[in-house]
Amino acid sequence: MGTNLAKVAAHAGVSLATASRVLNGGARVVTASLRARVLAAAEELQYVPNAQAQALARASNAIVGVVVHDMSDPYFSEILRGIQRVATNANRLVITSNSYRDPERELEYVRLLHAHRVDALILAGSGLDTPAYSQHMAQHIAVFTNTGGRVVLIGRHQIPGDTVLPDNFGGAYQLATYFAQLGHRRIGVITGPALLTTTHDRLEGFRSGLVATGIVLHDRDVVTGDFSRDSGVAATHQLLTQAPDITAIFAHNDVMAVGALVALRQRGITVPQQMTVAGFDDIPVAEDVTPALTTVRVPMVELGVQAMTMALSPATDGVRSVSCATELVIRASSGVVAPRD
Amino acid sequence: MGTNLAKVAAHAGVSLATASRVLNGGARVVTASLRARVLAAAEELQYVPNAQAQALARASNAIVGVVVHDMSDPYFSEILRGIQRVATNANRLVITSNSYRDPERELEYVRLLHAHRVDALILAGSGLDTPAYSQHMAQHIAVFTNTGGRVVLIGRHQIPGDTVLPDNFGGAYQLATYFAQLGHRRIGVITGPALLTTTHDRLEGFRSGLVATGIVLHDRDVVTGDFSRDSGVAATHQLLTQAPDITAIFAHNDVMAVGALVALRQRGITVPQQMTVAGFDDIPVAEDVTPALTTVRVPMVELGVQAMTMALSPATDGVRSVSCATELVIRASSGVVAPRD
DNA sequence: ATTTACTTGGTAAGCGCTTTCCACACATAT
DNA sequence: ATATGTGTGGAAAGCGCTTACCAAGTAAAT
Repeated sequence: MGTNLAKVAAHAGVSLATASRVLNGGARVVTASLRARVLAAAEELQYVPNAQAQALARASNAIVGVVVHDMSDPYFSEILRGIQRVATNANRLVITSNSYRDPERELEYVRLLHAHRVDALILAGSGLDTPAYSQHMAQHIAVFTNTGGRVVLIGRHQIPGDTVLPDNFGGAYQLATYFAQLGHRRIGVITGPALLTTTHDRLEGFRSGLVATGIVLHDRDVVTGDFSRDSGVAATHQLLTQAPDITAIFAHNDVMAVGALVALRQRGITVPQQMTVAGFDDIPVAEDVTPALTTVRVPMVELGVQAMTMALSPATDGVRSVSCATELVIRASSGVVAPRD
Repeated sequence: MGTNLAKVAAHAGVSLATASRVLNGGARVVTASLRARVLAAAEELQYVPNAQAQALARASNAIVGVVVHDMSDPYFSEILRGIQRVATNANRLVITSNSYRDPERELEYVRLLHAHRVDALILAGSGLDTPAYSQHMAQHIAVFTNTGGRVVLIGRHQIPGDTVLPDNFGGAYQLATYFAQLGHRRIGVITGPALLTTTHDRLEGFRSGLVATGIVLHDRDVVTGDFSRDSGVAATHQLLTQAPDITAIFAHNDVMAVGALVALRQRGITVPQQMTVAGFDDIPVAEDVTPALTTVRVPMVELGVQAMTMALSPATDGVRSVSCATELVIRASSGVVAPRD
């Protein structure tokens, strides 16, 4: 049924080798007349090469595998945009899979992608920080690397490999300084999932920033979310209940910050007059919500670009690491602390 | 370097065939002792099967290709979420690519995906409606289908194949009726790109709805956008300039509607008091912007689920088509027409 | 005219796997 | 005792392609 190279060759009256050389082998020269015959035959038979077979014969297949937490999440979809941009230019196909932060599933995908012999693997979305998981993953990664695979991590610390990571600590630190400067003393924090390195860094950066100005972050002012909008809503209500005297809220990502705005609106608390709110990432809608969200910009597209670029560059001896600066973006959702009633 | 089946077989002291049967062939039974030996060898050698080779030998490879306009766009990322959900359950890998609505690029990807012998192809995002393009694409699709490939289109009309499409016409019609009922007589429309079937359907549905209540849609009240937030902003300004007496705006998708809200805020026009705004799709943020957006809900995840389900089901004789109902969602951005000053 | 050196097309050996036969052993039936 | 069947392992033929390697033809050099 399917046309293959052999049929094209036969149709053109040349050998398999010649047909292959005309259609793919860039190196060898083929006489113009034969070349034309092959091209014509391929055209006529509507030949589409079998990339699987090519990959098998060559041992390299121009596919890069990417595992993200959830590509519907704007954070990851921006990263993917960066990855795709570079991939397209380099004529690489990208296989994307969502781990939904399930370690099992993530391992499964890495295995599957490895099975498909992707040239490189990009793991985005900080991984769980448990030793058991990290070790297991590191082991998988190792066998992949040993067979010539390239691996790039975005925002991971625990797994060896080339890394590109945003300065979560610094950004959170900056935000803390800014909050302190506005006069806030009691601040609520909505974190990401407990075991993520991202959560850890954003929390510690913020805490350090506060400490530097003599403010302590109380445990009861910190609640855990899961980076989703709904968890932002829930966490805000919880915060307002257990720590009613906070004057500002820092959500570990913009999506949850949007949830916080929703919750505050439900309670009739005005932003920024009665409550300051800030997020993290600077996703596209951050400036379109009301009030526009103060946040820490993470160059998400750039993260993806850097990662893909590293993934395509040949392996180096040591482990490379690229850091991407983050930047405080002040918008309407933050303001000086409200005078006590 | 890489461990392959041959090495595993040798290590276990069995033949290639036996090793293959233990690790993959579900049909044949292998004695427990041999089976154990093979499994142990595979484990020890950290064997990861080569999916390319398997696909070549079998002729089916558990990969589905998807071409969307831009997966950063919430509309498509929701569709992808639905696709992924089904794919994961069916143990299929998904290769996603962005066409950015460039016909050339789209054709290129279809070809590439075909080359990789994906089992099925899902084309999401309505295609350009030019005959030349449609014909070219249809031809590509045909050779893919002839070699056993499955094709599912989401929201396309011009290309033959199984289709799942949202009721764009009906939703827009409903919205028009609602607008008329609120008392709006002069309405501005921000459309999607001119040649898309989606744009056509949403525009005609809306127009029909208005006509049914005796309202005509003037050409100068219709401006073209490109589904992006910024084009929504620009189009709104243009609309306000060339048709200052409109009392409502219908943007062809929520993203542009958000842009409209931004533009109106810039001009100090209140929504919904001075201007009613509605979008289309009901993307997640629609209810989080201020005011919450009135829109027509498109079951995006469902679209993806249906498409993937069709893609995985065996081909049928004729062309199947699934229609997904859309639903008017009334929120705060729409209201009765403002009294004239 | 003969040797040397390129060109350029073809032959065939894989790439890593699946799967059809085949062969063998053992159990059951005659 | 032979004939028949049944389960199980192995040999080998591909799947569609790339790419050494070889052979022949042609051009350049002696």
